[in-house]
Amino acid sequence: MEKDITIYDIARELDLSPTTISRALNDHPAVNKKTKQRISDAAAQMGYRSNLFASNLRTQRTNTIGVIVPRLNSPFMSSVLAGMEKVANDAGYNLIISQSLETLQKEVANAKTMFDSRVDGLLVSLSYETENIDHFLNIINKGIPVIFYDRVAEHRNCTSIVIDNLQAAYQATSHLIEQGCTNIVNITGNLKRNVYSDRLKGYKYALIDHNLAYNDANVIINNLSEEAGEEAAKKILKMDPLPDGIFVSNDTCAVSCIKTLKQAGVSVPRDIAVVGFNNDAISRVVEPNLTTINYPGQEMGEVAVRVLLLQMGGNTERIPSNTINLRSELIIRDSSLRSKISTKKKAILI
Amino acid sequence: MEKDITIYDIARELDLSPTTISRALNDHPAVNKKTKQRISDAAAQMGYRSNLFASNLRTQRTNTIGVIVPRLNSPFMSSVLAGMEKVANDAGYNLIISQSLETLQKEVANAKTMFDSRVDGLLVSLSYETENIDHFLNIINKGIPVIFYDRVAEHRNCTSIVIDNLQAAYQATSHLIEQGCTNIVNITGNLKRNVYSDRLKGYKYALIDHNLAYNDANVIINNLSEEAGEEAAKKILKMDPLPDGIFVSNDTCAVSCIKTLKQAGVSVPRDIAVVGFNNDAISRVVEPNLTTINYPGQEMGEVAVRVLLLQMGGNTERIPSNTINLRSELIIRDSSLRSKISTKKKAILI
DNA sequence: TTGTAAGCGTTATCAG
DNA sequence: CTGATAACGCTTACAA
Repeated sequence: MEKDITIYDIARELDLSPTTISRALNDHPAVNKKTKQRISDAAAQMGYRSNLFASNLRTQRTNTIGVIVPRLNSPFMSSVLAGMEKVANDAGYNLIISQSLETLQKEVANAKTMFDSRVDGLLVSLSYETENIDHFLNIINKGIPVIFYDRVAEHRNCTSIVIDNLQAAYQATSHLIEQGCTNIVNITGNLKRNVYSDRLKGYKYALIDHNLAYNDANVIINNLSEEAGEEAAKKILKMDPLPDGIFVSNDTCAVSCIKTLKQAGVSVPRDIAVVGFNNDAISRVVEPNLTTINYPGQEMGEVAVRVLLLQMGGNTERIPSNTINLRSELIIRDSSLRSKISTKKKAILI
Repeated sequence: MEKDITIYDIARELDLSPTTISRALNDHPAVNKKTKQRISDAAAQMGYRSNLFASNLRTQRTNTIGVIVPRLNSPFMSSVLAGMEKVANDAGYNLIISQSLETLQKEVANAKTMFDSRVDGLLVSLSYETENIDHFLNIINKGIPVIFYDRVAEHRNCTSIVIDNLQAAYQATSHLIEQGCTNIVNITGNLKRNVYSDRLKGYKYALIDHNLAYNDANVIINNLSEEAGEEAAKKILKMDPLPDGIFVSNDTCAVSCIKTLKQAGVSVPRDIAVVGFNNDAISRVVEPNLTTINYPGQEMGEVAVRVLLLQMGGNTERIPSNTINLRSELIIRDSSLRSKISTKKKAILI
């Protein structure tokens, strides 16, 4: 644990000034090429490493991007993070990641940490509990770019990155209707969050546009976990009449729901057709394979960092729109194909 | 973007010295309780935030833990990270996370970044390509604690956190043998990594101990991805005779393997029994449900950080053992239960 | 219990 | 092209 080499040590060694060393190491144009070479050689040989803190202290920048995420261990979020890390790392930025675990309390603490860590920019996806974004205001008001992704909030100075959840849900629900479903349940998450309330809207509008009645009793709100899917399925099994379609706001919950229904002797999609959301790996494994919305997580992460980098670069030409919409699409698999099944069924019956 | 408040500003405001402000904010005992209160009130009211860089520069500590991970978007790794973040955050540490994407080149770059960021401790799981840990030596030699987890390397000064991969694989393979399998294929990852070579050993020893021949031709080495599972299955389908059991080193690969086998008309477990590794969510969804090894990812992350904190705390009483073994266990599900199936089968045939 | 002053390692400014 | 000097904001001997 010997002492660190500083630019002073190099300066002494080469009989130059620390200033020149600093400039050379930062590839400043006003330094002789030969001296530059000598300096970088000496630095390497002496095992010099730049002290980021001194540098940060001086420059007031940190080369660090903060990320606040509801949970690290979700397939969707880990894709997002993978995309973020890739772009950030390529641009020479570090990522500080923290999770709110869906609580406001932790989210507030995380925001404070990010503030104190003086991140150059912040990426946030809100927790279930969050009611407002007061805890981000000091960051935003300092002029530090804050971008919300997936679970977003409105703020004049903040870009949001989302997919068109309403549209996606509308499409999913319409698909079920086209498959002949007339009594569709919607399982979704906390309506405080845009993603879930928008999906509920999409579901509702699709019903109305197809002249089907919307009914509050057909909406189940839970935390979309595996366990929640099981409970939801049990609730559904008690409904009379049984619904003939279910639109679930994520794949984890949809899959456990399907499992429970099957165990109870309900056939998917014949008795009940199911559509999920996210296109997690699990959706291609469950039987029948799950019809779902492809949500490009990795891309969302990449875009989020790219836009953040622009804004951190003092790019004052505002991104034209305050909201960036990524494309999503319905992927139709067997869990919703009633026409196909019933045709087959008929064929067999004959 | 006004100027930041510093302790000097507070000092001026309250007509005290910066020293006292600093001490008060750090809850130093030698400060009058009343002054402490006054100071912390003033700080809050003035919107003061501590400058971590100045503090880090002075104290030579960063309150930051670095994590290098092969990929962020794997179910296992995201569980590990969730565990790490939880413990680190509770202890007041930030997590800087970067991924090697299984390449040596990125891992080396990541190590350098962590070094330059002066992390107080480092958690590493090695990439596929890594041959040695030279790129971590400057960190280790500086006395910064480095802990390897899951995919580990040997170093006198570094603790490793693992499960007993050999034992787990031995158990998995023995289970297949007990189910009547006599011709078992092992699909595993790059043998440079302990996790995969140990699992191969466990497989081999189990065969030998049960008087079954070990055969190189029965070992498939790939990157354990979804696609790799499909290819492996195709390779297996060409084997003559067909094997009657497969032990796969992760669930993702095992599941896609099962899917491909089923599509080809092979019955699992009747024709071929399958065991996976990790106990990812997917293993509870595939049909038949996948027998697998429960690998406690979240716990591994928590333990890793806890041990790191001890070591960073200058806890010189070395952790007695240099390797920490977490418990893992075989979870038996239908994908490997041949005896049960054949019984059922018989019953039906009667 | 409080204060003075030096220094952590950089970089920006100004001067040569 | 190179150098002297003064910050950046905090902590810590040492002094009072």
